[in-house]
Amino acid sequence: MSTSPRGQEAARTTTADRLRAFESPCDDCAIRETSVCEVLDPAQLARLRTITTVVRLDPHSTLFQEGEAAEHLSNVVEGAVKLYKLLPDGRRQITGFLFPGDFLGVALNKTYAYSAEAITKLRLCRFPRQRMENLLKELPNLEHRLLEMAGNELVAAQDQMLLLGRKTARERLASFLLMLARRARARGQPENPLPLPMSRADIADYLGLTIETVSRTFTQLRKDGTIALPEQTRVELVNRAKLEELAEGG
Amino acid sequence: MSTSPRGQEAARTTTADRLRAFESPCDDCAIRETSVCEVLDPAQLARLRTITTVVRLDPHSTLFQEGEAAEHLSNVVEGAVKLYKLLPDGRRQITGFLFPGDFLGVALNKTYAYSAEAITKLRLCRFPRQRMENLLKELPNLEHRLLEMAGNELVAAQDQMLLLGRKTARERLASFLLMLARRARARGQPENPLPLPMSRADIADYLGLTIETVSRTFTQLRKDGTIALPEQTRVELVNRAKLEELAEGG
DNA sequence: GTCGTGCGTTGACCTGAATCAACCGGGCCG
DNA sequence: CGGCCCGGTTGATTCAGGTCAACGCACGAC
Repeated sequence: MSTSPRGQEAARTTTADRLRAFESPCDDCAIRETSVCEVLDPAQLARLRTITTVVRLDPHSTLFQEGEAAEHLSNVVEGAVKLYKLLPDGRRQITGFLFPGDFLGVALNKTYAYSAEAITKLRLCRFPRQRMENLLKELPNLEHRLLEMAGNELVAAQDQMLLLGRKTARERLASFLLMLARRARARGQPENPLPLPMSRADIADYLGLTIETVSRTFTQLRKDGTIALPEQTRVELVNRAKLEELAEGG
Repeated sequence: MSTSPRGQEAARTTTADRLRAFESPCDDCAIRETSVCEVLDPAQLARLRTITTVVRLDPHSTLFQEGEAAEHLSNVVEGAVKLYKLLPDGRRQITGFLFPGDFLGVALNKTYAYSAEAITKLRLCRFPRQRMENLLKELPNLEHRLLEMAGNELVAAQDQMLLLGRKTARERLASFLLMLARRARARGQPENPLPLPMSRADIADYLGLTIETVSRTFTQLRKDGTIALPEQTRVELVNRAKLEELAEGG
């Protein structure tokens, strides 16, 4: 809830970063096939690489804050990010979580509409926004891909509005777990048991609930036999049909 | 809340429609300067016009329903539209309202992610999705404009998540009125007193509240002297500073 | 080891908004 | 003209989830 200290300065780019980008070319990038990059041919990828900086960040470091001029766009390579908006009195709404392959900044706005913070250790490919926009003029397939990704984000945003406006706590948590599982599967990661890299507070602020309600609802689903919680940061989806039913308002 | 009867069949395109598109060319279109079309030069506009059908719909007619194959994209020329998602048990979340100049379907998805219904009498410019997508390949500035509009929609969606997840009823209503006023001004329409073309039920389903709570909150703001309600379908923003403060969580 | 700290859970109680119900007024139809 | 229907308002009551408070446990510092 409170402002987090910057674990690492996100804006600075060292020569070492640039070298790293050079050292580890996209060829053996784990997320190439699921990220923006998938539509680029080798020559185009090389073009993109010329404006790319690989950035590593520690957990809790702030990538940027709502309202700042949008200097960079990023592609998440490894780790998890949360995006959030704050009200002046500190109330917080997390508007999204990003995982490997997700793109940060499809909107291409001039200022950031939300703050972004690393949840885990992070590896990003970062692009200066202006240079990226110039590049888009030459690579229409890249622009097309961004539009496609923006469309997917819009669909997800509408689902989230339905969740926040009309679902009960149980339904919210069920929807959340299934969404995480679906996304883990999409990037070929273990989905059951499902890792929960974010804290209960993050889950609460994403679902429009309090920490206590999230905790109680986890307990309730566990007692139901719908899920199991071998550890705090891992859920086993025991009865997935039940979860699906709950998520759709059953 | 219940399924509305189709006031008029939306999918059928008559020769008269096509003629109308021809008769009333874009030159004297009131919304040309604020819609997608603003980026097109006359030759490009002519290209777009070849795939355009002007459609008129009655209030309450369904444009399409969530899950259907997305056959068309539309540009709202006149009137108001609501977009919504339903849960199987009938709970409804309105995800957006569209007014003249707004574009329906920036996401370019293959199936509609929500249902759309006319609130008032409606005039639309409608484009077959597939032909539009082909055209985008030739008109990169049009595609760029769509990406820009998608970005704006994403920002609005994130604001709405903050509203639904974290604001009180008063704050929601204040935010809603200011949003409508801002948009009315942006298209050069009267913003004070502000017309409310949608019903209390629509407002409730947009704000994640019940009809009763919306009504009570209107009354409360009226008794406060923050707004006045000369008619049910019109609000006067008496104390706009107070509204702004409320909307930001004051 | 033990102390402190941060995160999560649980319990008791409270409250903002939902629910249930009555009512009001305008428009439409017979 | 009267009756009815529909949208909106208002009142009484309920309840899901919030708030406040205690506690447990893992982990790191020393």
